[in-house]
Amino acid sequence: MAVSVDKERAIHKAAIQVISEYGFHKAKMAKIAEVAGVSSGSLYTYYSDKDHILDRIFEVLWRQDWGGLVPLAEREDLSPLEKLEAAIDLIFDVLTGDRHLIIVFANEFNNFMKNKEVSFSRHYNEFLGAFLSILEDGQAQGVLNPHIPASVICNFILGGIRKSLYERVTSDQPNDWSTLRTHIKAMIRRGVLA
Amino acid sequence: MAVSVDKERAIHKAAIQVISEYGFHKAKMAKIAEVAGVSSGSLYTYYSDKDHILDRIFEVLWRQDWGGLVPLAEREDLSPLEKLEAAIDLIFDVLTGDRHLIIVFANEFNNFMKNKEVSFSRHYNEFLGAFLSILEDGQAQGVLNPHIPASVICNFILGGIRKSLYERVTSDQPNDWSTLRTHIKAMIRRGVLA
Amino acid sequence: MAVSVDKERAIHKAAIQVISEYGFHKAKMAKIAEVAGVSSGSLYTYYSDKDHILDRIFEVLWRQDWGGLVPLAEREDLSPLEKLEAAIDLIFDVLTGDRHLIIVFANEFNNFMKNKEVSFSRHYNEFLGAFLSILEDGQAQGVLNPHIPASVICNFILGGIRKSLYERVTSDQPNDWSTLRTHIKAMIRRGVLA
Amino acid sequence: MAVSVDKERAIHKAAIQVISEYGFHKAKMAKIAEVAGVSSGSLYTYYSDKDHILDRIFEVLWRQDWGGLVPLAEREDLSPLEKLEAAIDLIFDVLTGDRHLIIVFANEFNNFMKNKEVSFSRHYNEFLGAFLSILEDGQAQGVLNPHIPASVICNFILGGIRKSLYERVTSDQPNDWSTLRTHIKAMIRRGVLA
DNA sequence: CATGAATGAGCATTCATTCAT
DNA sequence: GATGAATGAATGCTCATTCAT
Repeated sequence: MAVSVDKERAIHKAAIQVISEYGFHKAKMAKIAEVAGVSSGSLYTYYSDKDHILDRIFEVLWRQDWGGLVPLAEREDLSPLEKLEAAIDLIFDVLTGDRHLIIVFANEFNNFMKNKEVSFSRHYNEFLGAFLSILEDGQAQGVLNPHIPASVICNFILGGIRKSLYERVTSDQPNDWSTLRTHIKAMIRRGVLA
Repeated sequence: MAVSVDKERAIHKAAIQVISEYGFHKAKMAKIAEVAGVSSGSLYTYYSDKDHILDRIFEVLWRQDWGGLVPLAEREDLSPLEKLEAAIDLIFDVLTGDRHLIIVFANEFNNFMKNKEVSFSRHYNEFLGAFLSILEDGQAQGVLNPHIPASVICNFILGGIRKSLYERVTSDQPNDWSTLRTHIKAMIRRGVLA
Repeated sequence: MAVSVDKERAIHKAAIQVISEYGFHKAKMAKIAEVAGVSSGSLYTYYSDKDHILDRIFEVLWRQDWGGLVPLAEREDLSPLEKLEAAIDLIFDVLTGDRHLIIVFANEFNNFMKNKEVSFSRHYNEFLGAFLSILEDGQAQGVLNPHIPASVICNFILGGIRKSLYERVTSDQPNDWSTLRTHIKAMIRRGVLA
Repeated sequence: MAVSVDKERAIHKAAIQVISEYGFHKAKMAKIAEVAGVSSGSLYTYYSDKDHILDRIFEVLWRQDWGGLVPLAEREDLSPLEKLEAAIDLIFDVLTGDRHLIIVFANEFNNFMKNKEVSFSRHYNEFLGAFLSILEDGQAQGVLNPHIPASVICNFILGGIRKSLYERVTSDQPNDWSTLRTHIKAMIRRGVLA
């Protein structure tokens, strides 16, 4: 029997859940295995080590889930503003689909990238490049503020969204993602002034 | 001899540096002690355990460094917009004074708050309360957009600033905090549209 | 289909090779299976466990390969000196036929015998008994030094040959077994004096 | 307090004992610690890992215990035969002083040298070089058989002694090392013929 | 109080063995 | 019988914490 895609997915999903709950370093391999419904030894059939599990989580995120930003940025039938809105939608759609993923992304991503080879650097950089190109196009076409560097805009937007989702998902309030998304888009476009 | 305030400060400072470099869980007590110039046993004269060190870092941050937001929010001689700007300045002033602190705050704070009793909850909540009251005042006075919940605005601003500072400090570009601050204030006020 | 003798032999041969390369404890069952061209599960069709594989290697060695010493020792048409020479030839012929076997025998045999039931004890003891009887006959007939216990002579000869073969096979020099055998026989008979 | 030489010795001694009993791979660190009367963590204060313990055992053996062969070989007041006899005495004196060491040396040395960096290669090679120079001097002076390569003589002698000691120490007979030594010297000089 | 060697609980990882297919 | 994915017991090693000096 070939390796089971189901089992690989079960581990992937279980790891996101367990890591979101305990944090990466306190997440025990045995617990991930238990939640995934496999033996701890089986983790190593699908992943070389603990780091590899988290690496794969982010690789799927950046390559598969958010990889769509690259073709989006290249579309010629959309205006920069439409692309920016679509980019925000893409970020929201992916993260709001899995509350555990929001937590893992918010808490572990920066630390994990540090001092380490990761498999998804290319996809991560392509994502940022696509986002920046959208912003720069908007500035070139006069619809976005040209006085603020695109990278500054990018970081502020991404950081704002990340924390907004994280605080919402870890709070007790109902997750009305649709309304939150509307509010955030409004802030991004027009700021907080009345 | 009484416990040495100098030694306590040396540990505090060393811990911020070491944790910023390795992340909390990979930061070894022995390394913190080495950087602080004390023995590892001495750490336990000033701190009960490893968690306590990080707890203190955040306690100082929220109570001492950012505690100033509470009286600021209560001042009657400033308009809500002036207070908002002053709040942003406060956040910037504290974090840009220590590049290691930016990294520790960005990478460890959320994880550390989770599933744990922390000594600074009151100060943390007071800070948020003060920030929210400024925003709500602004909305009541018609200078801030009243359609977006103040908590949403708050999270977005804090998250945006946090990531902006983190990305800047971990990049190779020179840390021109003043210009970055100007750009961020502009985005917060008027958004990204031209 | 009955169990395949070919497969059993392939595993036997592969095990000798893999164990000679890595040592018994670092030789992985999966590696033995790979070299043998069978699945790791198939190893257990022919052997009950890992120990059993090595047990069989030595069992074949002592029973089948070196079992010939027993009838040799009983022959009445040969003098003790002729039998001793024939015994040395037997040891050489078996080991020099498989360089991997030399290494396995030299490195693993003693350890494997310890604290363990082995299937080849009888053959091992019969071999030693035969060797001793040859030596004792030689002493009784006045052709071998009667002042040294036969067991001491036996151990010295066997140890000397074993190390000589091992060092030769693990060195880079060409394995001129014939010349080595001549030298060793000379040393055994007359010692090292000129 | 500085690291304890006593503790280091206790671990060294305990390791020889435990490894002689179980073999290196089945010797558990916890067991070595227990026998040494220290915690398992303390092993790592004195040794970097399990391999290091065995490496040190052999390093002491070749450098400290058997290092004396090098100056011995260079002495000008002794004949080659006297040096050869002294060399045999040196080997005997060291090994017969610790029955566990005989077993560790006989069972683990070859395997340990394989595919590995060891700290004692220089001392090991110097020992062999000294032994060979003694033999070659003897051949040049006409007291040792010049037709057998010194390396062949060396291996045979060392292998013969090693196995003789091993079999004696693992048997139930009393360890009359003095008599065994006499017998072995006789065999080495004059062979087994009457 | 200061030190740093000693401790030992905790955990990632390995790999011989099993068994469903 | 053959396969190789799954299993889980076993263990080397780490490092926060303690405490004798």
